[in-house]
Amino acid sequence: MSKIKSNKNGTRKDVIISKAARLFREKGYSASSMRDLAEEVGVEAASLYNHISSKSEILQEICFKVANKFMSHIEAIDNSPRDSIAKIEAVLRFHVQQMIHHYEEVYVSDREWKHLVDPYLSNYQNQRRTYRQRMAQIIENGIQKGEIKIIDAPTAVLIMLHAVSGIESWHRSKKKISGELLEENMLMILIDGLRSNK
Amino acid sequence: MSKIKSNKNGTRKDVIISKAARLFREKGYSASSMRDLAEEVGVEAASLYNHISSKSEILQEICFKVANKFMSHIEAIDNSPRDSIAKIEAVLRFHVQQMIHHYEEVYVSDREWKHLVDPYLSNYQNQRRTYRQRMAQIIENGIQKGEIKIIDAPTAVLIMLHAVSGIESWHRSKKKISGELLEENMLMILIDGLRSNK
DNA sequence: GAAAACGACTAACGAATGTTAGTATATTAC
DNA sequence: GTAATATACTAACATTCGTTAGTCGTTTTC
Repeated sequence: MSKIKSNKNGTRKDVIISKAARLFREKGYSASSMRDLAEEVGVEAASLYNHISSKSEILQEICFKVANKFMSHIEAIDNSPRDSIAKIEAVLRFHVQQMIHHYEEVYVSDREWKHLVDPYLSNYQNQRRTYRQRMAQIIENGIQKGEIKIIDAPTAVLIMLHAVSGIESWHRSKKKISGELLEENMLMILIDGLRSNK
Repeated sequence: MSKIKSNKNGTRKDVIISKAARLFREKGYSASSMRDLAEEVGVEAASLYNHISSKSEILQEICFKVANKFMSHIEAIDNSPRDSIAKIEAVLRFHVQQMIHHYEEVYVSDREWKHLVDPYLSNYQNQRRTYRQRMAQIIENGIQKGEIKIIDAPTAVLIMLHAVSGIESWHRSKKKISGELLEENMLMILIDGLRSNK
């Protein structure tokens, strides 16, 4: 069998991980076998192990690549000079765009991280918790400055993050509105729900 | 081994399904084995088959029990005399309450339905689509009457349904606010995001 | 052009999977 | 009390699982 094509998407390992993301998104991590993945890649199952060390490693790569990207983004936003609403808006726009353009990996990271094993599982959970606390803190600040209505900040975070993950349905939809329009609609509903009524 | 206790939760089959919902929620359908479930129930794996015909049947029971409940509820709400905002609010309150009080089953139905097999899979997907269209229609009506701001109704539905499913995180949270408070916060953010600004 | 590295293959492993068959015991119905 | 039903058990089945070992051709390196 010919070798894995690697001209476009980086290394052969990258190709495997990319195909795995698609597969895991579609069937879930546990229901996806290494033989399924091999077929997707166009190779025998055993050959995959020339590039990766285990099925679990693939999930780790996907999850932490996504987590790191989000973590460094929120840090940049939070350190920039904007008011709280604008920070939340920027964070949400990033979520929507990532969900639209890197759907498979972001989705897998969001839904399949439970199948990570320690110490990666604990590590991921910590990052996730930290990220949410950071968002909640931005909202708290906004409440104190009167920009944001008085609500439970963790609840607001929870709503916004899960709302964005609903873009999964948008991807599956037949007649979908454009990505830009989706982004504007999402932001309009979520941000207006936050803003203090005055 | 002693028989499955069935005094409290209905038939023995009900006990199995209830334990399965907890297990599927925690580990996912595919990663939960019949031997896992058997241990949870306190019985050997083969014994489960005196009460259910397959692993798949358990998932079917969970999914359709939940789907039917939501479907009949939205029908009742939609046929009642309220304005559109009040209808959406009633639907969302039901979602929040179900997610709080019947967490395991609602969660499993929402996240694991992909593992249903035809014809149940198609059936479930149809019900899901119908439900969302019904919600979207309520919102469309609200827009036409000026109660609701001009947004893409399917997007609004998608946001609200996924936002509610975020209650999963609330369940896992250590220091959680009360269920009533959670409900009020959710409604405040989501409904205010819908209402027309006038 | 020889040596080294890469990456595909076949074959097989032990473990785990959902499920069935057959049997024994406890509960229920008459 | 006896017959029938319900429900537990042990043992085993055919598959599928992730993964390893060993081999051989191809590509890269110098």
